[in-house]
Amino acid sequence: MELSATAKVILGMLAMRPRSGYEIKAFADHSTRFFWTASYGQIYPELRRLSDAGLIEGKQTPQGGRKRTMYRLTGEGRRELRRWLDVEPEVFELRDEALLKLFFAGAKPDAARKAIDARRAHHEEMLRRLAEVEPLAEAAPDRFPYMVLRCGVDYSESIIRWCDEALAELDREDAA
Amino acid sequence: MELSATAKVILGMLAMRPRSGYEIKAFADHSTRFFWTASYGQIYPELRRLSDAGLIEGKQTPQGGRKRTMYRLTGEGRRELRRWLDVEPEVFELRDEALLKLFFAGAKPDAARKAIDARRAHHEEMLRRLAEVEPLAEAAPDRFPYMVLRCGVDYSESIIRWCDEALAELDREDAA
DNA sequence: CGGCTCATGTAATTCGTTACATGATTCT
DNA sequence: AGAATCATGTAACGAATTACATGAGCCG
Repeated sequence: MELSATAKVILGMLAMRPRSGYEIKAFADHSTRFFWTASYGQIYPELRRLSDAGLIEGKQTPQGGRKRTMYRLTGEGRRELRRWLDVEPEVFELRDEALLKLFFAGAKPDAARKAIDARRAHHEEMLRRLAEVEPLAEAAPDRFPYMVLRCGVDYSESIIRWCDEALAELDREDAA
Repeated sequence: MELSATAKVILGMLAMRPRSGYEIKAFADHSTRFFWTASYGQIYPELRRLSDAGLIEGKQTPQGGRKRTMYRLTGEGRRELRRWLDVEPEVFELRDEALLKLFFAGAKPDAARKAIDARRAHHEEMLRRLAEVEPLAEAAPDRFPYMVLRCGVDYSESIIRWCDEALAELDREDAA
C-alpha cells in the first residue's frame, strides 16, 4: 500500500496517541510543519481513506454538544507505519525563493541584499518558534522529536551564519 | 502580473542569455534544481503563456533539420523580472522524509539510524554534484550563481555534520 | 545500426492550498 | 456580547510530476 504524504503524518501522530483531525493539524503546525506540512483539505479526506482501508479507526467522542471523532491506529495501521519507517526515505525537497532571487540577482544587483535579509529573517523567526516548543520537546520521554527539533535549530543557525557572511561579502565587493 | 514558479526561473534564465526550452531545463537541472525545480510539463506551457503575455519572444532557429525555438526576454519581460526580484521573497519550503521518519522513530527505534544515513547520503551526493559544476560557476563573470552554489555546499556540509553527531548520540544511548 | 542527446509537446493523474461554510463552546 | 478556540468538512483552483509520443541528428 502506497501512503500519501498526509497519511504518513497521520499514522505517525496516531502512533503516539489517539487524536482528532483538528488535533493532528494543531500538532503538525507546532512540530512537523518545518519539514512536512499538512492542511485540512488533505487531512480530513485522508482520515476517511485510512479508515476505509482499516489502518485507523474513528470513535465518536463528543465534548458536551460539540461533536468530535478521535482516531486511533489499528494493528494493521501500526504494521503499515513500521513498514514505511523501515524503507529508505526518498523525499528531500527544498524550495527557497530567496536563493532563486539571489541566483538571478545579476539582473538587479541591489536586490541581492534584500533577498538575503529576508532569508535571514525567515530563519530567525523559525528559531523563535522552535525555542517556544523546545521545553515541551525536551521534557517528553520520546527522544526522537527532540532530536529533530535540535536539527531544526542547527539548520536555521547555520543558514543565519551563511547569510551574515554573504552580506559581509557584498559589503566588501561594494567597497572595492 | 502574478508569475508562476516556473515563470520565475524562465525569466531569470533568459535574462542571462537566450535559450530554448530544452536548454532551460538542462541548465535548471545543473543549477537551480537544488532549491527550485522545473519540469518539461511546466516549462513548455509556460513559455507559451509568457510569450502570449509579451514577456518573452520565440524565434525559430533550426539546427539542420532539427527544429528549435530560442526565446529571449522582451523589454517588458526584463521589467517584470526586476519587479519580481525587488519584492521580498516569501517561499521557504522544506520537505524532508528522513526527518519525518526520525520524528516518528519512537514506533520503530531501529529505523532512526537508517533515516539519518539516508539523509547523510543524500547530501553527500549533493556535494558531489555541486563539486562538478563548481569550476564553471567560479569562472563565470556573474558572481551571484557562485554565491548560491557555495551556500549549497555550506548547507549540505552542515547537515552532514549534524547527521554524524546524531548517529554518535544514538550510539551513546544504545551503549547506556 | 543502436544508443544517446537534442528538441517539443500533451494527457492523465496526483498533490496540495485556499477559501468557504457551518456550528458549538469557552473565555473575557 | 463578542472573540477566540474547537471541530469538521467541501469546492475550486492551481501546481507539478510522470509518462507518453514523436522525431531528427550525432557518435561509435
